[in-house]
Amino acid sequence: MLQSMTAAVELTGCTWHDVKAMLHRVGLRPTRQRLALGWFLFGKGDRHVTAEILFGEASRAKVPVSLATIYNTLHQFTDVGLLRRVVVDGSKIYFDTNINTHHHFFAEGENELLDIADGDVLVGNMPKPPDGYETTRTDVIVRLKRKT
Amino acid sequence: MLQSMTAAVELTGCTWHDVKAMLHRVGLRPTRQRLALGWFLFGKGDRHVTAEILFGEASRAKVPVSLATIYNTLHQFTDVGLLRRVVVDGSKIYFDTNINTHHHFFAEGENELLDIADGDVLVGNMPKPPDGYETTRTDVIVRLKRKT
DNA sequence: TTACGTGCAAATAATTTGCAGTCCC
DNA sequence: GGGACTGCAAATTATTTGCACGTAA
Repeated sequence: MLQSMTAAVELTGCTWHDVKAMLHRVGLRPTRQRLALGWFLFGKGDRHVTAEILFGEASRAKVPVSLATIYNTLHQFTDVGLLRRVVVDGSKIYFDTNINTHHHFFAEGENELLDIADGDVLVGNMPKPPDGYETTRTDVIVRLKRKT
Repeated sequence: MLQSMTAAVELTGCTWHDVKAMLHRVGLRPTRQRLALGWFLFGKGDRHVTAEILFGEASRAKVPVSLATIYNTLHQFTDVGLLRRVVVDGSKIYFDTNINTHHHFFAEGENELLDIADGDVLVGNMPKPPDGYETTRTDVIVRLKRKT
């Protein structure tokens, strides 16, 4: 999976020690809560997580973390490039632990977000941005519904 | 403005009378507020509108409409296919009066949404949906930032 | 020590809802 | 008249913020 980019090495299926190293690398103090959340996020491969989901996992695991800290941590991780924000519906924000170029399936009813392997979607003939602007990223969301 | 001709006839650049006809066609009663909002929405070509924007326009035009009715109307119009929901950031929802297939530019800083003409983006090699699901729509959002 | 982190509770922001009163057919 | 529609205010939901206290370097 992510065994390529230097920055991504320790991020997938990493050990507890890797989380510590990861935090050090991005310049965030390895606090109890960041270590725990880092493990939940990066300890089991690619995931799509909302603040609520992560909060639930922490609670269930009896790791005391406040919801505010969940939000702080998700945003800090995003700012240093460990996570990627994904917007699909108007309400919740999803955070994707896969920071490589790829797009998403979204099952409307189930609020289920799914990676589309990079290369499975080709966006061709990219329109050039209006004058004075440059493209930062292109997001593709393929919306799904259950077959009848 | 436009005095068009086809299926979308009354939908783009329409006159007051056209809004009435449009409402009748989709089975919504032509109330004072729906006529007014319909005119704001469809009276001047393609637009991207939030509830807040539309509310502001109505207020400025001294058309008495409550915010709740703005939301109701936007959703009703969407449900009958007159509008299309566009999700770009986690917060506001945009409604697009252009219901044809097309994608969007989004200038992050400015909260400015812009149509990309259909055909200007080609999504090739569409991934087939997971078993039991079918694709309802594919959204492409090209995110922009001001050049330095 | 000391700046960075965290928790809590209160504050926002966008949107929804309940319901009494109003309007169209 | 009767159901569809509207307005208001209160309720929800997701997220943010202010600030006293805790903790890694």
